[in-house]
Amino acid sequence: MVDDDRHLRAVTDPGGGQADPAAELPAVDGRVPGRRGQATRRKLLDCTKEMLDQGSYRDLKVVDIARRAGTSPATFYQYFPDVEAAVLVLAEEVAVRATQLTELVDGEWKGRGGVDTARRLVRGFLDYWEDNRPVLRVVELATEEGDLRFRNLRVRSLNAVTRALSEVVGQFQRNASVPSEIDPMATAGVLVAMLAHTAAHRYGFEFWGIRRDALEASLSRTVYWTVTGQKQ
Amino acid sequence: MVDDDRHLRAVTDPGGGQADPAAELPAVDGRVPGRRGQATRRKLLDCTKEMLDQGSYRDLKVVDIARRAGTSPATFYQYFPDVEAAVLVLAEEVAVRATQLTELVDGEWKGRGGVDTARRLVRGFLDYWEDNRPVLRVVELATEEGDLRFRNLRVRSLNAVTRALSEVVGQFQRNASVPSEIDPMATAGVLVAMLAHTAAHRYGFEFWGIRRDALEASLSRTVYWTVTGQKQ
Amino acid sequence: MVDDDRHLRAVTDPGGGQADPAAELPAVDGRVPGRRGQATRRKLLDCTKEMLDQGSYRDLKVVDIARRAGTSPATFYQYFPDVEAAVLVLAEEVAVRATQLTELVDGEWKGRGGVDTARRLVRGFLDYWEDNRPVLRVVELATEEGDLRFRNLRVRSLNAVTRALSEVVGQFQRNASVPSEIDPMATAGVLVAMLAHTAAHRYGFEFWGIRRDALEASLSRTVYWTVTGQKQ
Amino acid sequence: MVDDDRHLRAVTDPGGGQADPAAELPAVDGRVPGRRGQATRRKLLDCTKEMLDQGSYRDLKVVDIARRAGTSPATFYQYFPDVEAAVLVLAEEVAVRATQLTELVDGEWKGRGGVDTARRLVRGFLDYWEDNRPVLRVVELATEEGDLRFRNLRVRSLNAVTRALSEVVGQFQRNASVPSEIDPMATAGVLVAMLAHTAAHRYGFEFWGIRRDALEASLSRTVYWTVTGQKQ
DNA sequence: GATGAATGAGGTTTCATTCAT
DNA sequence: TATGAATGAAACCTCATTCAT
Repeated sequence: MVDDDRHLRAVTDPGGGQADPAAELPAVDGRVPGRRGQATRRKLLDCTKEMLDQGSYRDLKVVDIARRAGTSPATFYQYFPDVEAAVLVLAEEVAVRATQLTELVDGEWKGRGGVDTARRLVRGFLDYWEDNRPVLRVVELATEEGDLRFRNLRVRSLNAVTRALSEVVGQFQRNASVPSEIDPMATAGVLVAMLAHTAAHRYGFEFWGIRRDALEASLSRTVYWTVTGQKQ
Repeated sequence: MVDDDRHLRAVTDPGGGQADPAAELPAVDGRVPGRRGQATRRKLLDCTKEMLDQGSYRDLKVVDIARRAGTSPATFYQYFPDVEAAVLVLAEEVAVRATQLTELVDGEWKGRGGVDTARRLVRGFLDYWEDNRPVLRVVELATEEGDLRFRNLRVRSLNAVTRALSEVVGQFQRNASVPSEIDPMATAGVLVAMLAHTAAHRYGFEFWGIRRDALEASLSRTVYWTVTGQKQ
Repeated sequence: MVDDDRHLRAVTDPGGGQADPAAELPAVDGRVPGRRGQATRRKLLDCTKEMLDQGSYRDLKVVDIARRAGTSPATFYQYFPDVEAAVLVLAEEVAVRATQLTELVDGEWKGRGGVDTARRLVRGFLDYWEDNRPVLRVVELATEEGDLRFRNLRVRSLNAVTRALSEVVGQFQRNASVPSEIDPMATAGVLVAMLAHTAAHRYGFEFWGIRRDALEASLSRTVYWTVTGQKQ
Repeated sequence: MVDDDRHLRAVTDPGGGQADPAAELPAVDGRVPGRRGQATRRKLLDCTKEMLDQGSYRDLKVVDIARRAGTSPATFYQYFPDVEAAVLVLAEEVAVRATQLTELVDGEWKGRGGVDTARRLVRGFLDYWEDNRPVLRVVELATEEGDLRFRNLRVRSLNAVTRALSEVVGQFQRNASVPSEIDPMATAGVLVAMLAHTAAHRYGFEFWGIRRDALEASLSRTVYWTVTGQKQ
């Protein structure tokens, strides 16, 4: 199996949080902030992310974000109506990156190469989650809590990979490797669920003393076989 | 495949919510409540669960629980130090039931029977989640938020199934059906993750128009093969 | 002219603010407060009225009312959703008393007695306003600001006197003392407006050095003649 | 009765809002603004008036005025120390116009012409109020709230008409038409009160379904008789 | 002259929590 | 056992106001 890290970098690089392509967003009062304003906005977003990394979402207060960013709550409210809004922006950014996971599915799935492709997909997924853990945690959370904005975001962001994977399953189905009574989309969805959950709940595996290598191996094996219907 | 519902009943029966096995617990002031007190306590727990079912955990307030239970906040505090404590009790109850999932693993995995066993496991899992969704949602949530009490509870409750499944994988490994380099526990953990996540995020599949049947089929196939290493 | 004060007492006695007949009103959470709660509620209302007496309505803050009442803002919110609500209750009380102004119209309007009746009405009006000035001021204010609840209250409370007066005008119209082309209700409304405004803006007359006696005389003369169409 | 509109025009013409006679006033920093500055100042005033027309005075914020005027709060503060100051300027303008109401009193009050004069006065009053309602509303309001600057303004602006009217009453008193024990100023004040209140609280009459015609008729009749002491 | 941006200050609200009954 | 009432404490949120550009 070839360990090609370049792919992963491209996919998971958070871009440093500085060069923000979505900078032209309006503030709360409707006006588009200028240079300085954008910087402040970004700073607030970054601090939000940092705090998400440390404490719980439930306990994330405007005051704290503002304090950490070296400003006042009033300033925060100039850019976001509430904490949720700020987090939603972060989630949006993370969701955009998720779309790129799709590229990892666009490899060779037949023969020995398939095993590598599966492994790359698994790694990409785990890395992606690792890199965006704090934000993704909130997305899961809010989704579970029934917040539709987050739920939609989540569905949207995982939709692309799932469909791509489903596509591949479909090919192997036409190929007769995968039984015809199987629903490709259901299968793809199940695999993505597996990857997402495993990525999100690493601590469980740590509890059992399972290392990342073993995890990757198990995930890859299941992904590969489930997609192709073939023993590696 | 035999549709044996008795198994499911045994596993998912919530116990009616009335006959509380953990009834003899002391109240906050240290004394063991009498008959009437126990009823109040139970009522509060039930109402907590109901509210969990409807609103979000974040918005669950002592006042609301008390009001719904027809008592006052002060009464609540006679039995629980805070909302979390009450939820923890509920979670404990749910965790106890989870242990029974293990029984579903104790079937025949070889030959055609294995497919049925896999399917029963999948069903049992989905049903279990369905029946305890509100509480499980909070468990996931709090776990994600880093709450160790919930995390331990969660690990503990899924530990049994995972170990049982790992056991089976080990058998097939000795059997040479599953490659020796695979870590059985990692594999079992991954499968449980898949089941848990799929069960928890049903809305995603609904979004794609996937029915429970198809979902079960896909899950079963992957479980069966990953465990046994054999095409069905 | 007979100076019968008993009538006025009956009409304008604020009842001491303690024996509240409308005591069974629910608090914000829907429950009806008990003895102690009612007392607190009343205390808050009374303090609200006092503060209204001193400062401006615009600057009336929950904190201040609470402080003056010797409680905390939180307590205030247990009884009223906001300052306006409390004031509205006071206004309601004042409005109820206004209905009794009507009795003053039920006198003899013909002949010399009419002059006395007019004078009694004028006095009753001025006294009523004097006794309830702070609250009435807010009613006028809020009404002007377009607040419909206050406006309705105002209309409702002055409706009775106006109609009663209109009735009397109508009698003199049938009598041919008042020209037939005159609209009795319009006339009554105009007179009430005159009384209300004069009562409300006493400072203007003070500025001109006009004493209450002279004011009463002028008002009475206009009321008497406008109603009866006859020189006194 | 002659419907002479020219009189009304003269009285109620708001001056177009552009040709500001009080233009040479200094800004907050003490310097006299130039052409462009004056325009900004005027724009702010006009917007203030517009907002007064729509929302309540209580809710009038610097930010809102500035936004509506297409400028920033900072700019507002270059011309006015606070919202009240701007409103005071507007009130001043309205007060100036009020002085002209006096002209309406300078008509023939004897004989049949008196009825027309009364009617013209009434009309002028109602029109004046209608044209300046938003500002006058605030004047009443602030006056009621005890704001002395507004109160003085109000007294000052109605002082002229009242004195003029009092003058006329005095004439009829010397004439023996009006009883000698009547205080002419009190009488005039009461009439002005009646006119002001009626004009300000039109909604009350609308509630009773009374049309402007009937209103004018009733007011005129009362004014005429109270002033002259004679049946029309 | 104009204004983007920042923020101190202050009132509002909400709850968890306690206590006397 | 149960609970009416009260409240400290902590966020929230909004503005008037300022200042550097």
